[in-house]
Amino acid sequence: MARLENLNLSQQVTNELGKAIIVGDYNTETGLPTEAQLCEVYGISRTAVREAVKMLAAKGLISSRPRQGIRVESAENWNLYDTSVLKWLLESSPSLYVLKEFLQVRLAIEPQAAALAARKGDQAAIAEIKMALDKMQAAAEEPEGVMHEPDLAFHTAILHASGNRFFYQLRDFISTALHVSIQHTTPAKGNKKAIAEEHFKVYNAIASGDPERAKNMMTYMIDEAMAFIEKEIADKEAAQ
Amino acid sequence: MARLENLNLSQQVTNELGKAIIVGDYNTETGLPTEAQLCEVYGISRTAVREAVKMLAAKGLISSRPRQGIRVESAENWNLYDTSVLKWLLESSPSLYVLKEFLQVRLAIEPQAAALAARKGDQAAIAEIKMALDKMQAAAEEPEGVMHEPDLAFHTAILHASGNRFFYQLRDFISTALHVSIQHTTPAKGNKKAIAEEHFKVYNAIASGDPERAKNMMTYMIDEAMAFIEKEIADKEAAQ
DNA sequence: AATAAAAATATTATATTATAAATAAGCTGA
DNA sequence: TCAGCTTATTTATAATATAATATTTTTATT
Repeated sequence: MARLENLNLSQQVTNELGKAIIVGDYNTETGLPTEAQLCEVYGISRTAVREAVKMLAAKGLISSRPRQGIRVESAENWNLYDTSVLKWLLESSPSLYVLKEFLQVRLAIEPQAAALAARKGDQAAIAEIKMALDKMQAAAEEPEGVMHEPDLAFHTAILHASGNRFFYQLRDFISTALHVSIQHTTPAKGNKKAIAEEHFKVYNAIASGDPERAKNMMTYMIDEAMAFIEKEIADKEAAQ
Repeated sequence: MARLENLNLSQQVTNELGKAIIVGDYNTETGLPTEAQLCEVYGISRTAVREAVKMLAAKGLISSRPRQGIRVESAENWNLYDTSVLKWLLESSPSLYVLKEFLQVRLAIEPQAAALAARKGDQAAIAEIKMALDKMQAAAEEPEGVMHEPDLAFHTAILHASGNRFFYQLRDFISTALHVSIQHTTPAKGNKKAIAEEHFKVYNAIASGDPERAKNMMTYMIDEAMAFIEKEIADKEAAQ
């Protein structure tokens, strides 16, 4: 077992089992070993095993009943918006297709969030967006500047400015999507300024209280990433 | 403690504590009683308490560390897309405003899902939509027909037909939103046919592979519900 | 022989108790 | 005043026992 620091036993086991389930080592047919067997495998007490089982159950991955053992739930019931589950999924599966699904969600959420932010006009929240934007622009000026982090902050700030808790709740989800996205879309050096410029346009629309334009600009931005991914998928499929 | 049937001890305690946290009985400042105290309060063993604590931690409501006790996490970190958390939230807070936030999410997700469903054109999935629609139309004909259930099935089927796991994952979330929504928008008897007709138009756009129209029709439908809610909110605020 | 009732069995659920680890808070000595 | 030590508190882990549940096997009855 990979001994991750800062995680207690049950969290480590939760990680191990969670990944194993998502990879498919355990599935709906096979189920999981009994608690007693898991104790032996990991060399730990039943207490720790049970706590891991409870955590995984709370994430929708498994369910357990007396005499029946531990059942793996159908993948349809997995709580994909749980960041752990999401992380396991990304680590296990070829990410191009997952990434496309991600972008579809972003395409749904973020333009609406931008529009709401523009309509709401919360100055403090908009200032947050501006701060992230400034950092992006600063990074774009320097040849070795890294835009990744302020980019995440920019999008998160917009979710926050939407004033909708459910949108803001998706920040980790979006961050993960962006993070993975960036691994696939290493932008050409000259592009950095163009990207910062696009982000500025979104900000500008929000700051000037223009919901429609904010929405359209955000849609445009994410659509570009989508086009990129679809091209990659097409290339990959052509290569086979 | 409300003895809910079909729930084991730790699940019952999870429910109790989850609700109490969301209502605000325990908050970030106060934290929770120690495990030992919770044992006394509920008259149960520490095992059951710990399992409940683990479940709530997995839902982002609390975190616990040795010597520190059990801390309530900031509301920003609560996993609102967890159906239990959502249920507790709805039970605790005046739902009109939450409902508006719900509808904003639906307005983001469902039109996109409808567009994807139209573009993908998975016949089996589209047949599912049709089935739900038929049941809605049948219910609309009868004076005492209930459209609630097929209505939920209709929207869920579209999420499924989108072919995007992340959209489909939101089915419980959307169902809850719809369920609460219906309590506020008891439609006039004559409206039932009109509602079924609108759903038919969405279906028709999807079945004929017209993403733009599917998106627009779905947006229109949800926007109507939004207008209704906003009017209710305005009335309520005017009455004060 | 077929079926229903009862018993045995395996597995999770809950409880109890003990020990370890972590950390906040207080204490001590320079 | 402060670094380092001590102590107390609380969760973390472990070990063990009993209860509840549901499957499987056996037995008894017709």
